[in-house]
Amino acid sequence: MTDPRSPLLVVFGPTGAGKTEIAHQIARRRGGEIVSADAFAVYRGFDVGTDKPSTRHRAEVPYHMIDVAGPEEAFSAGRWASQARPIIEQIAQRGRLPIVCGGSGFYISALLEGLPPGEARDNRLRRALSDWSMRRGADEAHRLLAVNDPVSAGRIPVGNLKYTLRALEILLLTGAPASSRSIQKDPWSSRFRVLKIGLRPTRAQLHVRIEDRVRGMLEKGWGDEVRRLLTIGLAPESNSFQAIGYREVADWVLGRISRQEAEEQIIAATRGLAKRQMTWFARERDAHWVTPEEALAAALALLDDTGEKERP
RNA sequence: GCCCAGGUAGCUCAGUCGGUAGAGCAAGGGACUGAAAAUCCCUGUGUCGGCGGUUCAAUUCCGUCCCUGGGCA
Repeated sequence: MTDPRSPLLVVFGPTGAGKTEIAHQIARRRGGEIVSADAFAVYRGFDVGTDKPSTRHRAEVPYHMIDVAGPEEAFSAGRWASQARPIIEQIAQRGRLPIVCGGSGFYISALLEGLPPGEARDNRLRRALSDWSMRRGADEAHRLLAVNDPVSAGRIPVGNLKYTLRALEILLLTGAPASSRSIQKDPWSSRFRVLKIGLRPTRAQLHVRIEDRVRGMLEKGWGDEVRRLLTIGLAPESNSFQAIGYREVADWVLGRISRQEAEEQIIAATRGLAKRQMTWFARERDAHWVTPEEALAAALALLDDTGEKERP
């Protein structure tokens, strides 16, 4: 039996695992196009610090979902998924291989599994809730949630104001508690033969790669990039500016800390990110988990085998 | 050489009026349903610089030595 559905390759793993290079090699060998699943590569002007693919890479293989938003915009997982889906469909229609590659697990699950409908972020409401909680405090916000949606309140720690406010936002937006929501069956991704490759480097390997990566970024002009962003008046509270390292580089550029301190802080923050990413991806039970070294061969074998090997 | 201030968790430090110690950061583990590279939760045994002394008991007091920083020569 062969699976008539076209393949959709998904490559994920922690920062510094080498996802980009592997996806790029696969794309070159199998006529693929890459859809970046990266929450910060979407922002224009955030290049060095987000480790966007080089111009050489982009000339060799089409890349999507990069530079699709202004640096001052507030992006979201939902917006990313709804933009990425038609792109992936079109790649497949062209007879090419769509390769989703990135470290933003939440974005990938929004793409593959979907999100509850009708609950897009509401900036006005969000602002109002935020102002209200500023005056009344996080405890009071959590208490309000506990009264109206005790299940969600039980799941969200009092200290997590961001989650508390989102649950309240959903409540006000839909009239139903966040805890009663569910994701639709028959997700968008079921039209594809989804092949997941999970990269799992060793901790030691990861630490070395992260250090090299951060040092490399600083050498490639990260400081100038941040200076430029500050010059155009980008507010440091912008969503885009929450990307790891940008605040530290800004502190360095503005003379508040030394370059050495910035480097150390960024490395530590990046390690923390990698750890959280691995925790998130650990749920991917149906993924093919491989080391960075075996990833390319494993992915190619998977693409060749799946769905066609099972003849009598 | 002398004087002063320090030597406590990987780092920066707090503390014990003598009953073997705790914060932040780091590190490790976890959660995650439209801000996600975000946000949050959990985890702290370390010759309390070395050696002696006093004491039932010293990291805490005393002596001495070593190391670090500052000052005076």
